[in-house]
Amino acid sequence: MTTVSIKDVAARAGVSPGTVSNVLNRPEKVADSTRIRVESTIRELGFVRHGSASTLRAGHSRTVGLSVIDIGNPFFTDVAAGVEDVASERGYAVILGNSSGSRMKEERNLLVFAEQRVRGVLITPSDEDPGRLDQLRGRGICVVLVDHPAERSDQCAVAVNDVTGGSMAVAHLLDGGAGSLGYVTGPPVIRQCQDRKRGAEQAMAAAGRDPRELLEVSMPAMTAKAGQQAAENLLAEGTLPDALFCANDLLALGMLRGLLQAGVRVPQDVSLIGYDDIDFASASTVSLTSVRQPTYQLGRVATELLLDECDNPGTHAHQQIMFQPDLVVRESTR
Amino acid sequence: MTTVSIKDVAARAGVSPGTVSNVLNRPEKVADSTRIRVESTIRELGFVRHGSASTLRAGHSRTVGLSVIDIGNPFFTDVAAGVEDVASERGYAVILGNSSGSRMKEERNLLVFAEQRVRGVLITPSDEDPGRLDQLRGRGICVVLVDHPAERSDQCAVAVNDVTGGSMAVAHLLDGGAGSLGYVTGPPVIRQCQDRKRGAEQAMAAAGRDPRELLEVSMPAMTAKAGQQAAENLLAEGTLPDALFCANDLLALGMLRGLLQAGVRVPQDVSLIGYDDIDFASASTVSLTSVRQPTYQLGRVATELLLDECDNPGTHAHQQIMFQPDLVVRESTR
DNA sequence: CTCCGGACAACAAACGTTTTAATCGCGACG
DNA sequence: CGTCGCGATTAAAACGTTTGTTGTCCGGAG
Repeated sequence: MTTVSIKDVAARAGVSPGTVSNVLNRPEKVADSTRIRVESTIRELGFVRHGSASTLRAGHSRTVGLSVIDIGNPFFTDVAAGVEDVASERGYAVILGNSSGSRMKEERNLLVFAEQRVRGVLITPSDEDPGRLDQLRGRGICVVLVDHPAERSDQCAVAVNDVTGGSMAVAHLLDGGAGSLGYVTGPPVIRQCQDRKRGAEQAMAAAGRDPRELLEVSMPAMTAKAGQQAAENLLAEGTLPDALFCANDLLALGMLRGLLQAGVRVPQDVSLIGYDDIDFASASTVSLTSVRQPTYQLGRVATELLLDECDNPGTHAHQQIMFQPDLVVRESTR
Repeated sequence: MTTVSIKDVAARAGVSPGTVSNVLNRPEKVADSTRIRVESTIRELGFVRHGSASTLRAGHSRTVGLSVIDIGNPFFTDVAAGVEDVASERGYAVILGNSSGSRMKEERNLLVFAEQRVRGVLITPSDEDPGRLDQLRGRGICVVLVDHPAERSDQCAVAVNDVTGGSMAVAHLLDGGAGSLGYVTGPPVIRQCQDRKRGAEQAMAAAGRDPRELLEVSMPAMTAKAGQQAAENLLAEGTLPDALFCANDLLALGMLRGLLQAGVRVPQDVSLIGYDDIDFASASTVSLTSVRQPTYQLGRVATELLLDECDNPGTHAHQQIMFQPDLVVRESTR
């Protein structure tokens, strides 16, 4: 019940509290003999450092915050895996915040991060509002954008070129002889959705087609459920195009389910392409053509940049890294 | 850069720091007029409470730790969603720890929780060692087991009956006329794997079959990749049974992919059943028969129990809740 | 024998909050 | 008119670390 503090350890080991602290934080400062004695006392008493006290006094913690749009999306769990691996290699813990695409939840998560005085924040912003992030920076919290290009040059960001990706997807559909084209997407405030659309339009223009022919179907969420709903809507309206580009794989998988249930054949009747190449894309009823991103790397690199910025604020050079996506062709497209 | 503290707010609002603290924590104790004045000063100065200082002084934080076995498994993201919803309703933040099935990582996560002085811990233990948990309790940290039955009556636990589930699965396979049966599972230390196996054996016995006929294929992980590997192993050995029960859906989806790639037809050549009924189970190549669990509820209820125990340590009555699973029949079984 | 420097360790002052006990006004009551 | 009671506020003492400063002890150089 009574928690054992650094003082108890000090008393038991016959040293001062400061020395115990040194053993914990700068072991090289203390003589081997005392260090060993203190370390064994720590184990004996089962002491664990009070992180809050430490944070309070030191002025910063050993945690970083990670805010993602949808932790239910395997894309983000892969990113999170990369983040966690690097963070724990360097002795940091990760506090995960899921915004579920809601701006309010995102803000609440950022508030929690600020209260916890995290060392830095990794965020895939759910909309375009740099204000909140500047506010964090004003508090001395480093921020790195994940899966989002930098808005300015005084910040780090790691992204994948979504315009290229969208362009690859639609070029592939056009190669397959698609006549009418549809783009199934999430909320327009999500940058990824916009960029992939822009890429899609560029590919149409490049093929001599009018970009305005692209039928846009916008759903409130980017989940499998929403994708299935989109299928039902298209079928009910009778506006189903020859080929569909979905803004992520979850939408595509839901769309696939919806189409097959209605007896629409993929790819014979409709070509379908997703985005992210999540694990399940290759396991679906009709395996899904998709645009692959270096997801795990995204998390790793972003975290490396963040911790470099935290640990060497003087010498740190901000970087904007842009990866390129890959097209993975499978059964769902002609 | 310079962070604004409760003192700055107090000075600006012309009150004492204690009053600001009261506005924050027990607004009813302070007169309306001053409360409003302080609140507006807080907004004006952009003050955010220093969580560490607060935790240090108050002796406990407003966070709970959640330790899961594999955050890449949709089963656990669903659980986490339930946890997060309840926690944030009650003003708690969730620190997520992913053990990846590694005991070492689990221990490191629990250490982080202890250092952060979380109010409580929700854990799906990756093996059977109550020792570590008692250690946490000894530190005044409440612990609730998630997806794991209680070992003793002085603790809360929320689980789903895995013996019943395993039994349902195998009974269904036997109903379908299965001759030889296989059980594809993860590391034997995982309780869920053991219990589902026990259920499977009971179902065989109940059908007048010798439980020892059940071919056990144990993989080091419960992922799609491991499932595919298991398929390759079975095919290479030429020991493929009539029907396969996989300990979770990820294994089953990987197995499905491996079988189809080798030209084995499901369910004509082999019946396949998974466990968890994750979203993707119904979207796979051959939609997957599975055993459904009330996943999101699991997270919700566990968190409610935990927070009840934290907030009313006196009156709290420990509960062991056991949900029942459901069989969901789809295309992958005869 | 003194003096100097290096290596360790002790001391004490923070860090920003919460909380208990004490204080202050002020109207009501005897 | 003194005092009591009550609500609202303040003052001050923690909470467990970290860290810059001060101190002590030692061996070796002068």
